[in-house]
Amino acid sequence: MHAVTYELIKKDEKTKARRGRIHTPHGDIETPVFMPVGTAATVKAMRPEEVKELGASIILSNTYHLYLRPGHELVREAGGLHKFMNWDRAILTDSGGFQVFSLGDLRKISEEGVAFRSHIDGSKHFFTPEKSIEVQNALGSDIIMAFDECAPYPAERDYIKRSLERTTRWLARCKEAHKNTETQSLFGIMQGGMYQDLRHQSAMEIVEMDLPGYAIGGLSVGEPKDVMYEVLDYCVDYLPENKPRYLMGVGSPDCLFEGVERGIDMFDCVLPTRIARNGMAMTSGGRVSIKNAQYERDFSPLDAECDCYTCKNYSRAYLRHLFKSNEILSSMLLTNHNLHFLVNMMGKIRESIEEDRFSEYKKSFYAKYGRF
RNA sequence: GUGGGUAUAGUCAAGUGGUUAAGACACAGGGUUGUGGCUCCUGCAUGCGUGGGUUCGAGUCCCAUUACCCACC
Repeated sequence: MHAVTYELIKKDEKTKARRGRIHTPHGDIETPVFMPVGTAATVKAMRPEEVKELGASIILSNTYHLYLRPGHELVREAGGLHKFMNWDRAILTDSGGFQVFSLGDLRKISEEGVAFRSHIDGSKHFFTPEKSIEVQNALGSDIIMAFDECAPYPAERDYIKRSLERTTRWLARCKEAHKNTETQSLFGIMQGGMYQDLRHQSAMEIVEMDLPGYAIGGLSVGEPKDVMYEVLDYCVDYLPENKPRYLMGVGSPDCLFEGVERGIDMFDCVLPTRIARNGMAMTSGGRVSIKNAQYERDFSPLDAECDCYTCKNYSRAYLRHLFKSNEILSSMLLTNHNLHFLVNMMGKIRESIEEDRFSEYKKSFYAKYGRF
């Protein structure tokens, strides 16, 4: 028995959308779900209690960052990541695979692993699948991710093929290295770029390893949205129905709807938290750049339809003032709102699937939200 | 009143007779998708207190004038 298991509750009649539940040692996760990102053992600008209050049942944290600082041994000493950061719900840790991609010229990939330089102090490090799992075992997150290579876009078919096959070999090593199977579950990651046959190949190879969950990686790396949707269409079909499906790094409202429609259960993204710190809000009427001069004397709430703490208590004019003044509270209030917006939206999506009106809900959402 | 100094964008300012007047902040707009991000990109002075003059050419030199600052009476 895996530490993390998936329960399929209901399938949408018209689309591939589905309503499910993931059981973890730190509580159940109703799916489809959006996971806020807390890279350095903190969802930036938020207290854990707030993240809980707005309804998040799982957050994502990062192996690469915690390994570099404060160090996974220190987190282990602290009693694990949950205790260290005072978060008693589920945690998923990314493997550091994405940093292999985003660190760009600071790294070198080989069969054994990845040599890279710390973005903090420039020191040299070497990550292998075994190392990534060792770190994630020390952190104690409920879901740990395989160490993969997130290939760039665009990329030659030949490169993608060799990369995906290496990612598969790395996955086998991850599975072998993973010891805490009673408390932590390892998810595999599909690669294959924008090539259908390679996606199929990748899926066949990783599904065979019978892991408790599967992620689709290598998307949202700069390709046009319609390309991503097209790839997503067939990717989901290659994954087993009785396991959660996780689309990595996707989090704009439209992408969430499109992902759910194609059968995705889990999403994570820095978008809501990052843009919040840069003065951008997601609202039911579309994106609102709170720094725009038009809100200088706008004393109405950010989103009249929102019942989050920020919208219940503060005006656009005040939020603009906070942002222009570089006040810490600006990041706090906008992050709170954006996370609430997405978590709440996912709740409505789940409800709509239960009531067989997902397509209708999507349509009405798009009508109001407009351009993304 | 006398002597000296300073006036360049909303602010602080570079500029030593030669293309198109640095830069910073502010302001305005845009970006951000498994976080190297309180960040990045773009725009923003046909003009140098005002009026004359010298010169092929003046923010730069000369004269006058106004405002402000400092010292002395």
